[in-house]
Amino acid sequence: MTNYLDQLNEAQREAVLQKNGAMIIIAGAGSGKTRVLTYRIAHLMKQGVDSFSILALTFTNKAAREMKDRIGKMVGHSEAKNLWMGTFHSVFARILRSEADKLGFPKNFTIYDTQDSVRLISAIIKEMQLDKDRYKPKQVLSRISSFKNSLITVKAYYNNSELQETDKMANRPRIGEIYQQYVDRCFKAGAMDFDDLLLRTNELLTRFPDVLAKYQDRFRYILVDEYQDTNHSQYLIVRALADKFQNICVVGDDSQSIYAFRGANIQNILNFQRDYEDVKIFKLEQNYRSTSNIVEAANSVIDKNKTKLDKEIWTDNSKGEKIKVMRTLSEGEEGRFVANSIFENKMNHQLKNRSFAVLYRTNAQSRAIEDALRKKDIAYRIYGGLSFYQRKEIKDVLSYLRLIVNPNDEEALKRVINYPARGVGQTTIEKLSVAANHYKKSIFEILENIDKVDLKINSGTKLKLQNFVTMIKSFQIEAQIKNAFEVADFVIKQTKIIKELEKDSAPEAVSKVENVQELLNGIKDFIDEQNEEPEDGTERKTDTSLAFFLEDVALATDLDNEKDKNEDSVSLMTIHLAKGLEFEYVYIVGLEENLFPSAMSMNTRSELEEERRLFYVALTRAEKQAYLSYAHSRYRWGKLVDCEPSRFLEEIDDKYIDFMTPKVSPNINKFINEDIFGDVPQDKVRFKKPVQRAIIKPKSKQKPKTVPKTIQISAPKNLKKVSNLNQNLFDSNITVGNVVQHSKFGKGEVVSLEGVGSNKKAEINFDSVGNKKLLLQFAKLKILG
DNA sequence: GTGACCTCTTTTTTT
DNA sequence: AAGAGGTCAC
Repeated sequence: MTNYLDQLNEAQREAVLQKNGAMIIIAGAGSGKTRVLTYRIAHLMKQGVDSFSILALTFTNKAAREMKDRIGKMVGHSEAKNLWMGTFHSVFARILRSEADKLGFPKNFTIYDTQDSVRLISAIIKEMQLDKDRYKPKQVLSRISSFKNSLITVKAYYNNSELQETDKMANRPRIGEIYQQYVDRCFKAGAMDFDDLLLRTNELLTRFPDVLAKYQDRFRYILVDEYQDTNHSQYLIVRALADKFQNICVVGDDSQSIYAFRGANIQNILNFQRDYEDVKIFKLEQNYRSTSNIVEAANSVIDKNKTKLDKEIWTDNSKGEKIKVMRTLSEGEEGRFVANSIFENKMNHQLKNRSFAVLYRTNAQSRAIEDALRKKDIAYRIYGGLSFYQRKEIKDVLSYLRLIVNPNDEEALKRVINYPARGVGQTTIEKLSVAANHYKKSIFEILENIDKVDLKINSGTKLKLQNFVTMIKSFQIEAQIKNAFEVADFVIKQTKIIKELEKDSAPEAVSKVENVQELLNGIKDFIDEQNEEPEDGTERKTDTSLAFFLEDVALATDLDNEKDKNEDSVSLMTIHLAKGLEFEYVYIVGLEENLFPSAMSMNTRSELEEERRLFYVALTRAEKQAYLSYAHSRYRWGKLVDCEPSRFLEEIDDKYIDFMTPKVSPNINKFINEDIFGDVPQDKVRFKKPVQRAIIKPKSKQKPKTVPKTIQISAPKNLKKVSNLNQNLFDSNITVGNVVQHSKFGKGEVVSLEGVGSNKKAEINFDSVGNKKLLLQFAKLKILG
């Protein structure tokens, strides 16, 4: 590929050729941004820049992997492997591990996920005997998270009377104490949460000038993708690292900034030119992705935003079809519309399932779509939602593994100290926790010295605790000689977790056992991947340790768990997750006030503008055709709620839109006409507010509590995702009698099938291991015949 | 200390 | 609608 520069338009080529200095690439949707980044890095390497000295920070690990792969094809994989490429979180987790001792952390520190953090904060709130209705753990965490992302340490918090005043006004005067406790407990546990990975990196680079110098010297060329979604903490890391050579290239699109809720600061991209000297600006304004109808419609929407950089997105592509808007009576009907339309388009245009995506604002909306697709026998895959690794049975096993790597990991310990039940109850755990706080030790350290401290724990319980410690220590010894898979297998057998799960006669329990099996398979795969990496003679340490696996799990995103490339299914995901992706046909569902834009985001202009950018992102995912739909009523919180069309529908210039006439049965039509709209023609009526009928809402929730803006805490973290159904691949192609290939068990024949959707299981008679029941969504099966 | 049952809350988006 | 947490009896 020597002529790669010829494959670029002028603006793209200039951006690739600009070697040194600070530069910003404003890359409109579909403007070939990834290509520019890829070629730019490859070009740097061709000009002799050492691959070890290039750092590229991406938004997902998947993006990093793909880019690395493409660069590898241009300059050779062995060279491409040396590139530092990944998300902020994974790159700096790696660096923090090697420098951890400087910060007083163990090398094998644990990474707490959101659930761990919430549990810890709940525990602290309880211990402090605070009212948990006033101090809602998720809100408290969200507040602490925003402190961390703005680099406000506990000390800085106490030096900032304004922040304290804010919390006092919000009736939460003791936030500071909780924050302090939380930081202390994480430290004692040898744990960092997601925000710490960035905050502690900043600490490392500020407190240790020699460390900063080392990494400044190493990373001579820095590239940051999706710069519009960086938070202050990330911004400072980049600035510190780039300070010496100032070879910094940031890429982004302010119109696609959609992560303010987790601290992203759009000012980072808006102000980039002020941060560095002599900043070169490149604008990629030609859209190669979408029809001109879609591009112009999207432009007409985003024009309503006030804060944005000056740019003009245009395209040479043909006009294409207008955007189709569909109104339905219920979410069920909306789902059927989507499924039918996909079915028709597949037939009419000879398309694969993978040409379609259904995008929604909230994960809970997937349910109705799934039902409809399943009825039409259209294969789909859900991205996001409750991930595999967050399921209880999986987290329990992982907690044992975490304890092996880091026995001070308090959240892991509390999960499994009495699971499977071994007679250690809440009172005992509380006693231990009190002692741990008192002696400033971890619970595990207290357990190790249980004879030396007087805890008023009776001797029977004491014995049980000692046995637990002995067991964990024996696991640690195993871990020194065995690989991660063998250790996990050993742990599961020793703890009898499978037996415990089998005791439960509930139907879901069966899949739990299989999930644990599948986790084991996953670990096996992980090790295999690690081992096969140095295929071309590159020297690379094969780190198959548990710690490495656990880090991978903690930082994996939902898009990262990529299944078969050739998988042919319709993609279902939130709009957030869809950023950066493209599909020929895109269905954006649930365009209703209070849903999209979200009820939580209509209080301020900036929140509303972010929702609008989200809508812009959604629209610009479509290559050929976009469908928008909304329903008149929808179940929320188990109750039927009336809806009105989203304001965003009005914001698209009419000339880009085609209103579809709903195909509904006569009696439903009658209902629509008489009950809601009278006799007004349908297309004139679309934005008329529905007659106010008795809207059923719990009284206390009539409106989101209007907290004064100053004390607003950013959106609460979402811990409990609704459906644990239908997570991954739903494969409807397999039938009884098929011969299939499994990655672990080899060849086998399908004996029987049961269940539907994500619970669909196949009993397979394998040549190697005999009969096994596998969940289709996890078993990677190839149909051989 | 355990387990069955009941009540309450939850839905914005994610590394 | 469903999961988490609390309460109560054993």
